[in-house]
Amino acid sequence: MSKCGQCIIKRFNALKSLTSEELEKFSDHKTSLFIKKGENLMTEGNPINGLYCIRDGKAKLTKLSTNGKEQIIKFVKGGDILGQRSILSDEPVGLNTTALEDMHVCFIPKQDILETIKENGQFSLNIMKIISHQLNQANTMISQMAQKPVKERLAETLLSLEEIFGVDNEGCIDVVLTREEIANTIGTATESAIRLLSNLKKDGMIDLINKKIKISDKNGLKNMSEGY
Amino acid sequence: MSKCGQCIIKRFNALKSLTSEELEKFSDHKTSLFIKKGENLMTEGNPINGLYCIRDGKAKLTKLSTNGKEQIIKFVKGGDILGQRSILSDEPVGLNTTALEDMHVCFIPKQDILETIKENGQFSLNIMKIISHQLNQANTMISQMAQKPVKERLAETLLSLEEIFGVDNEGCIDVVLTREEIANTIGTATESAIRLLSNLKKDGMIDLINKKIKISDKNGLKNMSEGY
DNA sequence: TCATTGGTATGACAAATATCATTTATTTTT
DNA sequence: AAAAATAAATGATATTTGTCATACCAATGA
Repeated sequence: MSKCGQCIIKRFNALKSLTSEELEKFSDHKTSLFIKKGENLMTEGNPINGLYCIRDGKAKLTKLSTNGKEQIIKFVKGGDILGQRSILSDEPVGLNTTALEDMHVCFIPKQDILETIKENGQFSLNIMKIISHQLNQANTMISQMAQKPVKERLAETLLSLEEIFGVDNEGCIDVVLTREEIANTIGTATESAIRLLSNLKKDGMIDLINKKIKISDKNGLKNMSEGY
Repeated sequence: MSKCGQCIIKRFNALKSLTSEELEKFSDHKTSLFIKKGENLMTEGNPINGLYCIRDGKAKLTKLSTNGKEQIIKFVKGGDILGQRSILSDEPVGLNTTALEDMHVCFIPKQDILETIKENGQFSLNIMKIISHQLNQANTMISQMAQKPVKERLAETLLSLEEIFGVDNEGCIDVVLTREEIANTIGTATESAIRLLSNLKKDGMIDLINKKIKISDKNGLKNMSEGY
């Protein structure tokens, strides 16, 4: 199995502050997982005993609301780490993680993480930074969900999807989502999401190419996301 | 000025894991503040150079959305600490903190906090736990805002206000909020909040006594918050 | 005491969004 | 290739929610 020390991914996340001894320890104890599209890596309410580091692939983090609808809270991709919140607060997993495409993931046992947090102040701070940043994003999202109409939330979401996943060589947002998933991200009915996407296309803001979306008028979308 | 070592408040929050030397340091460097009802303790977008520990009083944490409306994200009270997220992520303050009644607050400089985080692993972990827990709550709130209709969000909010602030000797939720503030919590128009409160009263779920709200049918509200 | 102000309440109406029904495309299976 | 299943699209309609207008009430200060 490959070594954490060699892994490119670690340069982009909290693991970059680890010493070579710590990386050695992680390498020795880690396990590798392959998650097929549609499968769950973590499930809401379950306990967790380690940290996941995504090597490649994309996933949605969701919550099941009391009425049975799925709400997408966040998207993740290669380089992101998962499970830190749950490990630290010693609470069950809060969100389902479902692969949007095949994923390669590494698992590092909780014990190693907690030890390292106690010993390596910089690593500890990096983890805190990640969670703090996520909290800030979540607060912003609360405000947007509560205050913005669906059309603005859709515009906002498309822009942020492009931020997260980038574009492919045709300029399309590099992720494939169903209309239902888009609806579940912005918190609306699937039909409403479909209608609004059609409108955006008619207005020349976006193009729909195969299963992907291409933003053709970023400024227009930005204005729309702010209510103009 | 009083000593942190003697302060009752610290027993209830992350500061409880501090050594007596650390408390001594905090005491020496801390300053006390008095915030009048309606005044801001922290303002969105501003930098922050320390941690606030609420001795007594209540506050709302809000965000101004692009359309100019205020969204209440969270309520805080005596014992809660503020500013940790911003200090740790080294980002500006994310939320306005506005006093709902007169407050006494202590301020501890950033430097002391960061030093202590590096030296005291348990304190560090406690802070992480707080932020992790807040992140989990925020994610839940995103889902509720996105998926639940206004009526259910109102029921939910009333229950959670009672959880946070408890009840006074008449059984009323022990905080005074305007209808506008309630509306800004659940993300609706003030008139809608007023109407729904009137309905709840008519249905015998709540009582409106002076400026306060008394929950008279907690089970009913709970069912309503879940869509039954 | 009266007048002013800010918060609360309510009706009438408009706009946004959800739901249901149906059709058309697309993908998957046989 | 045909059939079946799933996803996307669209119309008609119902429901929810927001907006505007107005009235009412209670606290505050001249």
